[in-house]
Formats: sequence, C-alpha cells, structure tokens
Amino acid sequence: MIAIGEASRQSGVGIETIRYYEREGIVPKPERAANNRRLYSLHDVGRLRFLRKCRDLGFPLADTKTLLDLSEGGSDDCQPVKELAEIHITNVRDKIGELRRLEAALSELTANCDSGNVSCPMLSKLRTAHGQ
Amino acid sequence: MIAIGEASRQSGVGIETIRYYEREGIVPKPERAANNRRLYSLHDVGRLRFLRKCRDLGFPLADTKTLLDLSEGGSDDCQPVKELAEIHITNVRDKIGELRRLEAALSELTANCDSGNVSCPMLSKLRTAHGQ
DNA sequence: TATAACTCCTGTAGCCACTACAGGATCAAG
DNA sequence: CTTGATCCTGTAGTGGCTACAGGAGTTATA
Repeated sequence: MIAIGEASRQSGVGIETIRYYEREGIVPKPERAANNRRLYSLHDVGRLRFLRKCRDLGFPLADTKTLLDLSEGGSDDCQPVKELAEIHITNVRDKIGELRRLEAALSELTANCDSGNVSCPMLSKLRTAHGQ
Repeated sequence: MIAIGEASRQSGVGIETIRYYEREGIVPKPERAANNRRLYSLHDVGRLRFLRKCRDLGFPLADTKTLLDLSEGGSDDCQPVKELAEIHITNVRDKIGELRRLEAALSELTANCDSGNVSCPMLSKLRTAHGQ
C-alpha cells in the first residue's frame, strides 16, 4: 500500500485531482492508515491510470466514470462503450470543423494587417455592421 | 436610447451577458432611466456587436477587451492587434492539432469495437499498463 | 380599472474539471 | 531536535457565461 503522492506519481493523476475524484465519487474512498493518510493499492493505481487515459482522450468526467464502471463491471460489453466513443468522436470532429472555420476567418481578417499599417483593417472590419 | 432587451436583440449579446460585461468592466456603465433601467445608445450597441464578433472569433474576453480599447483608442495601430491575432491563431492551430491526434487515437481504439463483441478491445486497451 | 404578460432590477449559485491556496499535523533523515 | 517533505481538511478561484429567485415596474387587453 502506498501514499497518495506515490499513487499520483505512478498514475500520472495529480494529488489534488485524486482527492477531487474521491470527493466526486469517481473513485471509492481508499483505506486510511492509523495516521489518517490515504492508502492505495496497485488496483487503485490501475484505476487512476484508466481514468487518466480516458481524460487524455478527452472524454468528459461523467463518461470517464461510466467507462470505468463498465470496465470494472465484468461484462465487457462493447455496445455502450462504442456508443460513448462515437458520440465523443463526433463532438471532436465538430470542434475541429469549428476551429478550422475560426482559423480561416482569422487568417482573412489579419491578411492585410501589416505592422506599418496606420489604419488597421482588422479593427475596421470588426467595427462594420456586417456579419449580423 | 433603448432598453437592455432591445440592445441584446440588436447586438446578439445576451441580456445576462451584457450585465456580466458591465460588472467585469468590459463595457462602461450605461445611463439609467428614471426607473433605474439601463439605457443604451447606438454607439453602445456597436460596442456590443464588436465584442460579440471578437468572441465569435474565439478571442479570450481579456483580449476582446484589449481589442475594444484599441478600436476606441483612436490610433488604430495595427501592431498590437496583429500580435494578439497571431497568438490566438497559433493557439487555434495547436488545438486543431491536438483534436486531430485525439480523433486518430479514438478511431484506432474503437476500430475493432463491434456491437457483437463480448470482450471490448477498447476497454482492454485502456486497462493496459502502456501509454505511461 | 383590473389583470395578465412582459420586461427589467439585484444578487447569488451553477457549470466543468480541476488548481491553488491557508493553516495545520505528521513523518523521515541528519 | 530541527529541517523539509508529505499529508490532512476546507475553501476559493479559474473562464465566460447561464440560470435562477424574488421583486418591481411597464404595456396590452378585457
């Protein structure tokens, strides 16, 4: 059994984040030593690593919790996992599209923005009544 | 002079958001009618529209405030505008790259995730010790 | 004139997923 | 015995809104 700092190091999840996950009920309350310090098992560390990977993949915390429950549920049924992942990947693609539109709009706005320019074309475009 | 609801309609900025901008000092406190209701001029509406365009372009609110100040400052110097925009466009591109990596990782993870699968390959990959 | 429906006011809390303290207790090493 | 690392609880802050609650005033209709 290891302390929270070591569990943090081994899992890549920050100490404060581990405590936050505990408060939020994402992970079960760990054992406590006689001095009231949290004690984590290898299994607990594995769980934290699992959570970190889900979060790194951009899953919302609630989905991450669901995935963890599915993973520990034993059945390992693909169906609900697939659904969550597909919704998420759709969201990711939507965001990419949105950001690409942003990038294009910004490029266009700053196209004639030279350092030597006195009247800034970007500001004047932002001031016009167009674009709703 | 118009009320806040009309200013909201004309600018596309929500009523609560307008009041929030006022609290945060993004826009100056407007005139008040005898009944304590806020009164906005055409100039005020133009300012709100400017803010909305900046926000739609994804600029952080603080940058948006800076752009507004530059726009109203009179000098219309391109230099600081260009700098803000370039930092922002870099951030946007970074985010696009990050999301593309996410998309690829998710696609790979779910590649063999069929509805008929009993042991979910995505869950088992998330459980492995790899990937730090 | 009554009343309903609308708009406005202030102030506060919630969203997401942490992150950063403050203020204190305990522990290990020299 | 001191120093420094680690741990504890509890609270507040981040960004940029958004959603109330609870009340006051305004406008339109019966």
